[in-house]
Amino acid sequence: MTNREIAAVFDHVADLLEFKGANPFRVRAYRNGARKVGDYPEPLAVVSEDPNRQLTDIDGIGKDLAEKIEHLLTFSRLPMLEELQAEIPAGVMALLRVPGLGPKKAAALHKELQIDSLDRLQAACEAGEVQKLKGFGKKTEETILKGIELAAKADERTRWADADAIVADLKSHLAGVPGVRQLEAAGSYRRGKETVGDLDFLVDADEAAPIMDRLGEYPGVAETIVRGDTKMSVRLDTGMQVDLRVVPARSFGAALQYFTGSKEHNVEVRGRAKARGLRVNEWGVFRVDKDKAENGEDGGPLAGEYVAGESEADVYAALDLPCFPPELREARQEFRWAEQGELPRLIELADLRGDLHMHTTATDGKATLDEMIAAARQRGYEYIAITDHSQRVSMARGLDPERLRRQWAEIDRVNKQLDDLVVLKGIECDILERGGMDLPDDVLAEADWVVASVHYGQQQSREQITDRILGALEHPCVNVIAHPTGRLINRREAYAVDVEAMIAAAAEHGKLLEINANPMRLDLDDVHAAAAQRRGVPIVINSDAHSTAGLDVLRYGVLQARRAGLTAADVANTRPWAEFKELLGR
DNA sequence: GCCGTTTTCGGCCCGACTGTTTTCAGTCG
Repeated sequence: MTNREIAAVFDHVADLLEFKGANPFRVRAYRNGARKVGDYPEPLAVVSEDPNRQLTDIDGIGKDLAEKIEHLLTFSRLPMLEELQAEIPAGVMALLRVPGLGPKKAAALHKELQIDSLDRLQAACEAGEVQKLKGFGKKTEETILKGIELAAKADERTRWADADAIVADLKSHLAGVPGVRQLEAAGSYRRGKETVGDLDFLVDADEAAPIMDRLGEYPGVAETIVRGDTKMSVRLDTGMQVDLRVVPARSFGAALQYFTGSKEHNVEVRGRAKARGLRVNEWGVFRVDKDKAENGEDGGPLAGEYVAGESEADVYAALDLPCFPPELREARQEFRWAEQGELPRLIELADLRGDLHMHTTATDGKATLDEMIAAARQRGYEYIAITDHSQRVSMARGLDPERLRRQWAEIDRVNKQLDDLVVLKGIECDILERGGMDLPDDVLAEADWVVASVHYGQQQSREQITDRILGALEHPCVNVIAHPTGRLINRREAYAVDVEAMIAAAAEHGKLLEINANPMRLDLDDVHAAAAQRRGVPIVINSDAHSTAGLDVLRYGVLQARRAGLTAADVANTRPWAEFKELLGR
């Protein structure tokens, strides 16, 4: 089993245990274990087989989880999960997707009314049976009925680029409300996560009502879910939830830190605060009054001496921590890096000097060669590669050797007239279904830059598709594998390719791997890109542009690279042309 | 279930809001 498959098993166990009302810390241990396993940069099978290493060396993996991992690696199943599944029908777990229904209420519905599907839940609500249960009422019944509709589509997360457009629109709608000093979008959006579940807006103001009223007037708002003194949540027509939180200036940094998350990062932050006799919440960092705490006096969220809170940097500094870039706040490596003084200086968009994957009207691009070159110059690039499709991609009118050589002759001609940009003669050459490249070796040998990729036979077995890609990596003319797993976010799963084997082969043969910056792809993802970096495989961040505007997606790829902890040195196309040229080996 | 120059047992982050309550449980983030 892959790390991700093992992580999915642990997550599933956590869901089921939570439903059963198990010790919440035990549930957390499974969730935490799932995350650590899913993020781990090497296959656990490798760790397991290495006599010098222990699975329990991994943070968050103890004796019990280590045994379960061993079992999964050997048998690809976990009896404990099967027992839990036998105990709790899948339809009952589906109830948890209804907003407002948690494990306790779902369990009560199952126990008292034998409800085991969303359909039966709807029928019970409509018959007025639910409101008769203890702890339920008429209002709850109505909320559930409304929530059942949402449950179906509640799973879909919004791609970051789409969320970014909504954020921009909302920000301009909320701009200019009197009394608003600062306004920031926090949450997973700010962490640059590839998909975003909901949006969290944070406002620095003394009065909450004006900004809340303004949010309520946003044309895309379908309903207000909650509205209190400092917090408001609305649902947009699209189903996306938007949370608004209003705090005073002295709390803005603390609230920004808190609402940026991730949850796991914050658990760590607060745990560290506690060890120092401090308490961190969205209102600030406070020194805990020991006497009062021991007497069981709570005192509310503002109790104790205010230590920090105006800026995020102040909050972290109060805990002797650096102000982590939001992209790193996932409780992965960042605290260890901070302790060792090795927090990476993450790559920025301005570090990129070239773009090595783009198309023209010769195949399925919308702009001509000249237009793409002009657009690249306008963006100040030092070098680009023109990489149209090869002949196998017939739908895109892929290039055969003759048409390709004509294009290259044209590039030669154009290059002579350019003194501020180098245009590489490239090709996005298909890796054929049966293995091997889509163009003869003598043609590939004439290229400056060969991008290899899979477009057909994506459903092949793990072994088959891995062999194809490893074959391409062994080919002396291939420089890089483009969109290495083929996933399309929310649309298509990755191929079954063994990513670890691909990374190992790239390392062995001195090849590169792409972060495709198309917001639908972002492929490699953050975890795989970190794994590649760890093996010393250089990454290239490419636009895969099919138009001049398409060149501007690089920023999404940079965000993904930052989440992977990549520095400019890890990304090949940050190098000046003179250095990059060396890497071509031609 | 994990973890330890506060502990090998007893901790494990913290608060807002709602509905059904008459002091709080459940849910959410």
